[in-house]
Amino acid sequence: MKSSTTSPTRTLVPCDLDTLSQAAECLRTLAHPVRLRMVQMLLSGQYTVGELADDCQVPSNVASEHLRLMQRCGFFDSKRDGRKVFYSIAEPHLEKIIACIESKFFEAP
Amino acid sequence: MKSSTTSPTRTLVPCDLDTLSQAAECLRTLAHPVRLRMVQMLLSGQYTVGELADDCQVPSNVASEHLRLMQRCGFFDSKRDGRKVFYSIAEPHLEKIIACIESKFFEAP
DNA sequence: TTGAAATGTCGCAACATGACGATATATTTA
DNA sequence: TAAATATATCGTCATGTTGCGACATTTCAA
Repeated sequence: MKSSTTSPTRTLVPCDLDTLSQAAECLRTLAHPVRLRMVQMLLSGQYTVGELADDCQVPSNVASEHLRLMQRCGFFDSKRDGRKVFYSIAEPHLEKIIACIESKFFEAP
Repeated sequence: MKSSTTSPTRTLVPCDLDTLSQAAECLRTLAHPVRLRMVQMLLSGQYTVGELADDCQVPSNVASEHLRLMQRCGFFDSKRDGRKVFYSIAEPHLEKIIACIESKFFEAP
């Protein structure tokens, strides 16, 4: 029943719905312009909520909500220093994924 | 004002909101368990709507809608052969992106 | 201790998304 | 031509997401 007209370049990876849903959820978390920008920034060091908010041009409460989302799925860590809270990358795979995205969108063809 | 407490491992990539939004839109398109599975399958060859629908366990009209989304953002191509329509990968970057996702979700740590 | 600064949380309204049934279109076969 | 098969589209409804203002919390400094 399978239509292998062209030669497959890849073996078909086995998958269960749970794993696919987990992956989809992470991608959805990443799929927002402000959140993408936050990941880009944090890949170059740590920043406070205010700094991230300024760069992304959103109010700090909105930034805080985006940061919470990213933290909940394990992308970011945060540590408080006085009044300020510094966020940083917790998920090592983010670097490669962002590099893939940048190679498609942020570089000349 | 920038807090470079830790040494940056990366230069900060310049970005405009338009490009970020475009990237986010593509990620949103990818961020669905059924659509992820479709990409996985099509990376191993071409399949018809019915075959994709069966594998993903969704009705064919639902599969058709997902395929249309992926086609609209340039991920897939389609060609009709008789009554059947074969879909295939059109965006070459998909292979690397899916490989990144699989390395996080589909492989043992 | 009072107030200001930085961050976090809540409820709400606007909007987008996803799944479904019904229906439409294209193609082959009887 | 009529029926069957494969795919596509449409309207609708339930659900999820986003951004906002208001308010809460934590910390520092006057």
